Amino acid sequence: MRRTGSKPTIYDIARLSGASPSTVSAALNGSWKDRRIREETAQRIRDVAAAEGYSINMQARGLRKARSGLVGMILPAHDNRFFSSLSQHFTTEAWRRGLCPVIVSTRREPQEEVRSLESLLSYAIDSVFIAGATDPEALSRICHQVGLAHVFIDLPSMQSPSVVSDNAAGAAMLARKIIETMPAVDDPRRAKPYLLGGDPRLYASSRRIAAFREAVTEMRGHCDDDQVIACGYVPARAAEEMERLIDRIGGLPAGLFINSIPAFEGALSHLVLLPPAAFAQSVIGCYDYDPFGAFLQFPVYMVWQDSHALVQRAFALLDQGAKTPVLEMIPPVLVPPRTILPGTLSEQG
Amino acid sequence: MRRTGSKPTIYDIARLSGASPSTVSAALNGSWKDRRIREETAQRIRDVAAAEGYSINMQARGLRKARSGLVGMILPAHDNRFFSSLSQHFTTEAWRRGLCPVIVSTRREPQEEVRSLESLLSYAIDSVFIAGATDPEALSRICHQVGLAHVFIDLPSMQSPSVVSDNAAGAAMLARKIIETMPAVDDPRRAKPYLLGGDPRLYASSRRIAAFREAVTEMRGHCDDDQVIACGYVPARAAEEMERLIDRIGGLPAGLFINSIPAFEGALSHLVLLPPAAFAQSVIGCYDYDPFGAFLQFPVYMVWQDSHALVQRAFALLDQGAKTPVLEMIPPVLVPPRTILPGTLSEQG
DNA sequence: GTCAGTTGCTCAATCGATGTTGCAATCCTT
DNA sequence: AAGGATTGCAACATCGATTGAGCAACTGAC
Repeated sequence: MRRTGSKPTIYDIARLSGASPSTVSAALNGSWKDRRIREETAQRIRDVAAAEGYSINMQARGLRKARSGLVGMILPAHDNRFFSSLSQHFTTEAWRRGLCPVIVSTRREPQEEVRSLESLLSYAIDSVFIAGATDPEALSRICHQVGLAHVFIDLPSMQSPSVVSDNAAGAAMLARKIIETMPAVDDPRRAKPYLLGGDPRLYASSRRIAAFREAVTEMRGHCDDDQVIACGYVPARAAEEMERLIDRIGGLPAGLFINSIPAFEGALSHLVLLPPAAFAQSVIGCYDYDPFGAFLQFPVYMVWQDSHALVQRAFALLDQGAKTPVLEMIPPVLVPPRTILPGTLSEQG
Repeated sequence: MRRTGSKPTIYDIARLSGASPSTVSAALNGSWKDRRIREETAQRIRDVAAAEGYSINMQARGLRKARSGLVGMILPAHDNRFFSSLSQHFTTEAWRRGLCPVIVSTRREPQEEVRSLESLLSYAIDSVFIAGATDPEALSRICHQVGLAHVFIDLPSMQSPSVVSDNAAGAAMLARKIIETMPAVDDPRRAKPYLLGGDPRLYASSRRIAAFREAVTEMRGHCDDDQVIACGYVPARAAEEMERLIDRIGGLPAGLFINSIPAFEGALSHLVLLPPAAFAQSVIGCYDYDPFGAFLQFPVYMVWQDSHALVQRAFALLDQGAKTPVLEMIPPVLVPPRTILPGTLSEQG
């Protein structure tokens, strides 16, 4: 008799159905046909299992089969519209394939990324999606060493299959739009567009920054170094730099390209202090979309990254068994101010 | 010799260090002192393990010990500021305790909730946090049956330890503030406050709706049934109902209490169509906080739920080994319009 | 010198599921 | 009717870590 309060095993089912554990296993995991178990026997076993509330022990199966049914995702943060949208799609897609999603966030700490990956390896994950990695090559190396199927999302690795949104194209669109729309301002310090936020050491930021510089140079003749304030992804830092910039140039610049939602949130905490009139002489754009962000007091151009497509393509790459480094680009979308982009709202509450 | 591309086991380390597998196990899992292994032996084994890049197989350990080191969280959605904030804190807190967080989202489908829980049980999770459950009692029953430690967050179960934010207090604050601040409007249809969104069958919504009704009755004498439009959590539904309401009463109501961020996102997709002047005769409040939401074209009162405290208290309840139903309340905070609440921005980008 | 007690380790069973091998019983085939 | 093929199932080793039991070797006591 099995202990109360603990789940029945195939041995319990075997005893109760008068079959052997291996027959029970076959009946329950679908391999009974190959193993020449009679239909009626299999059915009898399934009935007993259902009656007893049997459910498989994935640890035991995983140990035996060296596959866990777990699929990992590593990302910098959950509390971010872009990444939480990725994890939403990832979860849905994983369950659809009968896999159990395990998501860990690493706060953009390279050490935490490695620790998390090693933790996931301890659980024998079958594959891993690495989104927004700070140190992609280190993670890529580990995956190759242990032969783990993996895909990078958003921030690519040179050594591995990767799916990213087309940062250069998106940033170019946004920068051009800002520069075209920018009002003429007398003060030369404020007359030029500025970029705030992002980490130039990271792929995505560096592409966006380069595209910004290019667009500025092309449309305005040249781009000064002080126009790029790549102060990272921490909202508090962005707030400081926003304040410093406003102090330095005597108000809001005519054009402001904000690199990512967290930087925007940070900047916002300073922008809220300004009188509404301050925004009249300024065009703001943000690389990343937020439905509320699109509807602030002042108009904001936003760039939407197709997180659904990113996840889909990443799964597709894994399904194909891609191991060689490929870089897939997903085009982003420029969203005009005060626009609700269909399909970007929370799926549910 | 072990297969290349696969991780070394304690048997490999045993062979290489000239000790037995059981000694290796003891040396590596910390039990070597109890098992009277010499310090030097343990150290030698640890050195070999480090050199070989050994890391434990949690499936094997979990199978033997009947504990997995996994801790589950079930929530309706990732792409929601409140829930993604919960999962962020949950992840941090789980790792801090040496546990691996497994988060699944269920799209508010009772069947998916049960399926997810059973899936997690297959992986032998040690405990589970259930946030925003649609059918708490069904999940509670399963947990009790299999003896799984669990805590409900946000939506409580009558049968289990639960931590919720004080919905009644928060909704009362918000409703009162809206009613106090509401402008006088001639049209009687628009002169009263309305509540939009939420599912009256769910605990949180029902408490908020009750508190809204009470506040309205207390301050305005009575509350009509048409003032409560509990149309659920799907943005699209909220958008429809927003439009219908505006059509029905000839414009925005003087006071609008929006129940939850997804409903607000939905409503927003209709509000964006209105001219700015439409908001002059209206006060809007939302139960849930979003930094961008706080800074829209029009002023919005918001209610912030302390997701960090919710997670902390939930872990504390589990640590205490709480099994009997207790209901802990965490007070929410009323946030005035155009306010950045410290500590609510993304932790990181 | 003998015996009890301690130290330091190894042996072997175990967790639950899988899958290869093997073994009766039945079914054809000629 | 004898031999081989097929059917239907059970036995057993296995995955990797844990842990109770056990066994030498050494220590100290008398």
